[in-house]
Amino acid sequence: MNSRKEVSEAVIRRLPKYLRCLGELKSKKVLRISSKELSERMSLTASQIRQDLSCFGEFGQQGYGYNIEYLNESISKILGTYNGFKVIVIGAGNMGTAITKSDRIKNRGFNVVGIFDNNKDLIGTTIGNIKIQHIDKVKEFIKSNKIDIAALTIPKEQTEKIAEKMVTYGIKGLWNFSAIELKLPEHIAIENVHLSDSIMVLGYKINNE
Amino acid sequence: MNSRKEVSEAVIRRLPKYLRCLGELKSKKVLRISSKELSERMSLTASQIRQDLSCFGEFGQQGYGYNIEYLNESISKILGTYNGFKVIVIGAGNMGTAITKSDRIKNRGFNVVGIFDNNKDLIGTTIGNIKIQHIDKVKEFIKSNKIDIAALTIPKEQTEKIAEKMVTYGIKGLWNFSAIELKLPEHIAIENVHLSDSIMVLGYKINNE
DNA sequence: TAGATTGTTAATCGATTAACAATC
DNA sequence: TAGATTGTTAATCGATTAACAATC
Repeated sequence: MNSRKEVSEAVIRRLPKYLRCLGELKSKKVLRISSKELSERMSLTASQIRQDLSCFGEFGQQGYGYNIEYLNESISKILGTYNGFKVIVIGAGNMGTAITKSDRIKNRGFNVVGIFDNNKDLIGTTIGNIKIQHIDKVKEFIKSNKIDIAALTIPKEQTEKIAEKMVTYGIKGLWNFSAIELKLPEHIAIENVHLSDSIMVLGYKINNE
Repeated sequence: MNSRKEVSEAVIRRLPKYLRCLGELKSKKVLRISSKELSERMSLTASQIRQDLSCFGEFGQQGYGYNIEYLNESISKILGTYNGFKVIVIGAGNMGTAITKSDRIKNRGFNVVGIFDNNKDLIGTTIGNIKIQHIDKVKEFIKSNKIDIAALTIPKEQTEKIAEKMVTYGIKGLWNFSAIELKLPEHIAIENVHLSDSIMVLGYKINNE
């Protein structure tokens, strides 16, 4: 959509945080906010907020600030929450189940519409109201349902191979929960959630702060 | 331990990635590697690797490179994987279960030794071989078992209150899975895993790359 | 209109990259 | 010893912060 100058990763990763803050304000029926006020709530600088937002357009008004409803909508759009992205989960373990059941993810507009596993005992059982299907069915399912995203919650040994298959089946983005770096064609979006990396960073922080 | 100059967050977050790469090399029985080779494997610059490592000490040798075993050990230490950190999980849902069962996390030296919930139906049942206890027991448990880390996998409405309690009970670090920013005393280490933020970043990438 | 606050340009700060003397 | 490669200092690049004219 907006491909002005290439927005930095740091800016992108702040957008969901803005969204959370704006959501709170909205629920408190606050109508407008200045970059200054917002910066205090979020422990950022006002300058950074204005700079960040200006990557995507002009959302404020001099002398007034930002309309919360409008800014919330705008950032939501940028993050694709109105795209109706369809998600499948590969791997019906605890992580796959957690994602499938997550209201939070659903509320942000990412809809889990299929779950796949290779364990025959699980096939046909349901998570939420979604039936677990055999992984052999995934190719057909992706094509006929125009799936956008695959969440990979499978053992790391299998992840690379499955990821490559997903690409050939036409998936646009991979949400990877295995502790490996996927090397895939440029046009495939990848987002990693490396829990073991995360807890080690916590370990570092405990020792050093 | 090593509190030289204050190492930047970016450097810290690369450490687990180094560790993963070194682990692979180790399993391939490779004994040594130069920053150049390592940089190619990891899609970084050799300069950055040397700069990163130099924040923590001198691990290499001119003309030789880095001993993989030694570097692996050194980074592991920096990340606290030898500290025998004890972890409790608050919330025995799917996320809590996933963490508890994770071999990866255990292999990195973070030991889940207790799980707590407020759902009476769950009390006494086990995950792995750990009994779920009522949350009323958590204070006593933390003190008598010298727990370091609490993983918070509970609904976001309850997270702030529980987090504050954890602090008073003497927890050193919080691994927070709720989509809120915790404001706690400086000396408490916090690491957030915001899955909904993560999938929105993926949504952005799909639209823009 | 006067005050407030934006979007943007310029200045600063920090992180990454390049270069190289030290040394294994 | 000669070649390789480190750790570190200097240069560059990018991100954050400050300043301010534009304008609601």
